[in-house]
Amino acid sequence: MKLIVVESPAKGRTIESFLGKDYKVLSSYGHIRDLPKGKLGIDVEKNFEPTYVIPTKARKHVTLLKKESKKANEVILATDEDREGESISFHLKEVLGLKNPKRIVFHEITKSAIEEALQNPRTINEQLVEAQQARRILDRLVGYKLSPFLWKKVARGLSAGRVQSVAVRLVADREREIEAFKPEEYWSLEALLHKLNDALEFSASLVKKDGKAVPKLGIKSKEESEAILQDLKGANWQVREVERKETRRNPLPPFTTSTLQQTAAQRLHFSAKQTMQLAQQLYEMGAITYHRTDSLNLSALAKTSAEKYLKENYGKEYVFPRSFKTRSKGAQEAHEAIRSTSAERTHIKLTGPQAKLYDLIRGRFLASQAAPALFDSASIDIAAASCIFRATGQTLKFDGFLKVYPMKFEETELPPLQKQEGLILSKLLPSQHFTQPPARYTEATLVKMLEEQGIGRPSTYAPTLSTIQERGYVDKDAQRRFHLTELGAVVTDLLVEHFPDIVDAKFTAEMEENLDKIAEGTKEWQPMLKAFYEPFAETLEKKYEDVSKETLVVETGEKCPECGSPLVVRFGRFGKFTACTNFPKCRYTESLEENKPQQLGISCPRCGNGEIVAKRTKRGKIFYACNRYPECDFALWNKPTGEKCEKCEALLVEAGKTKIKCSNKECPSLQKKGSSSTA
DNA sequence: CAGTGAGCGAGCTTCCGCTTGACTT
Repeated sequence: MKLIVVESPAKGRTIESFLGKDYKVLSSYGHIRDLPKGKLGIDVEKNFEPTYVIPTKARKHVTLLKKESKKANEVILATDEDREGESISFHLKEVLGLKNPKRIVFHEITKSAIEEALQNPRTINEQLVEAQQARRILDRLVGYKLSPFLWKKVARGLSAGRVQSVAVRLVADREREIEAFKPEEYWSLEALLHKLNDALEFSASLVKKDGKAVPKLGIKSKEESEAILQDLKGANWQVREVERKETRRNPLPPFTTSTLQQTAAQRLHFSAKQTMQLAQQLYEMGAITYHRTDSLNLSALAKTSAEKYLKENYGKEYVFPRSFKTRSKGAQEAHEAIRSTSAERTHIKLTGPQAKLYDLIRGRFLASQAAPALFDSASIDIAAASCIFRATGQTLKFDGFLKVYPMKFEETELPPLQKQEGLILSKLLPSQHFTQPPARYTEATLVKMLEEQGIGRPSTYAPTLSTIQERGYVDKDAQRRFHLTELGAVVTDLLVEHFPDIVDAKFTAEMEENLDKIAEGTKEWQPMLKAFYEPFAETLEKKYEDVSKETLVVETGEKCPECGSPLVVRFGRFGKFTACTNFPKCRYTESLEENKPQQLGISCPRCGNGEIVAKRTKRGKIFYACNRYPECDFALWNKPTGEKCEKCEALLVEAGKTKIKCSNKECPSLQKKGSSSTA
């Protein structure tokens, strides 16, 4: 028996189905060894020697792998073809005590690709393993050295890292751009026109004045706009230029993790986490290819199946085979792009959300091999006095890929127009506009930005978004846009001021360059780490001394009502609060207005004297409690409606968006339904 | 399911990237 080890069990099952009884395929479930969680695990004095442990989660997989590898007469390591995959193979070799394991790689999961890979085994690439190790150690050093600094200087439980700190910084920078933004006034001018004996009105907008182009912000005030209107009084309107041509719109490439997360957010309002969970389910069913990828490659088999499907269902004019080059920085391309495993729609029963995501993935895959959409476009220049107006029209001529992957576009029809033709003006429409501040990041746009900058990997985009929210650095509003919190601002300012290099996208870019050199063999990993760590450790030591918690204190100009000493705003574990400078003699504090518990106007059912207020836990979760705490400890998770249960008199609370239930768990009204569950 | 800061000191928090379950609410 020959044992093949891959990273993912779903992949293992597929491969096993291609091979005969001689082969057994097992999965490592990702990395099997890592630095210990509870301590640094790196001897910085001894050439950065790492200590590796088998995490508890990996233990049972390792046990099985050990058992089966002993039985096997050959072990073949088939982990992904990238830094991390090579490292997994290396650790498998070490842990399983393999002498000369065969190492194979393939980019697509087809019978022929696997057979070919088995014919061409190689050995483990030690340099690639070293590059991974350098990456791992660097991230550990940054994360496990900077986080404790934040615990000391700001608040316990905080974290910093090469990826998450840059993500927060992007939000912080945007927040400042928005704060600093000053809207600018500008005007546009539109003309509604029609032909002499034709009621069809069309609009044209001002593009030139006195032979010069009018840019977007070219008209700055109402006065300027009115001067143009004056100029146009009684003018003759005449067609000056007619340009008609066919334009094409090409389909987008198939999905990668990043573009799938972005598109599912835009079209389906899924969070990155939801998208990945659904994609995982589809992957395990065999409905789609692997969902953590930065590759745009499609297997030859996949391409021909898409071509065949398009031809048979829509006709040969809908077929347009293409390949796509991966543009993203630092892409490792161990997998294919994300696509449906079949061009035909799957027969597997899918849940609503699964089906929506699946249809999106399949549509985009088919579209990538489909013909461009064709439009009849027209651009008409119209002269009036010293102005040129332009009307543009577009009508769909051939839908092409839009058949399988609909996209929004505007259609505007223009009447047939001839050069020199005179036109009649129905109306001039000047309108005032203001420039808009840059848009806040959403999950989708932040992931896009991270990918463009080469920060993070497909497997970490969604977890990174969760981390920066869990730490309380950023918040999401009702439109799912990110806002920087006070804490996020304080931590980012601190890091940017004292560790500017590390919270910069360039840090990752440089790291990647160095890792590539290590992988090529033109650089050694220990000197690379030393070059980073020595100055870093020195700075860190200095900053522990220099940076005082007091730098975060802000004067208020007010006096303490109890002892008359000045009051200051401090930054504590739970955000900002006002405190007396005479501490610890005077312990006077007050909450800032923005943090004050919000009253709901409902009296406390337990003590009768208190009022119910909305509060936040340490983790930031909202709950509803009596304002006389700690004398009265009445509290609820769900928001009370203010009404009382008919049967037991307890408060009714909201349960989900529209449902209402009784807050008393023993209330008879709940007993029938059994325990209520939330989706 | 709060009540923040100082300092004492024990014991704790934390990274990124690879992969899926296994807990209850």
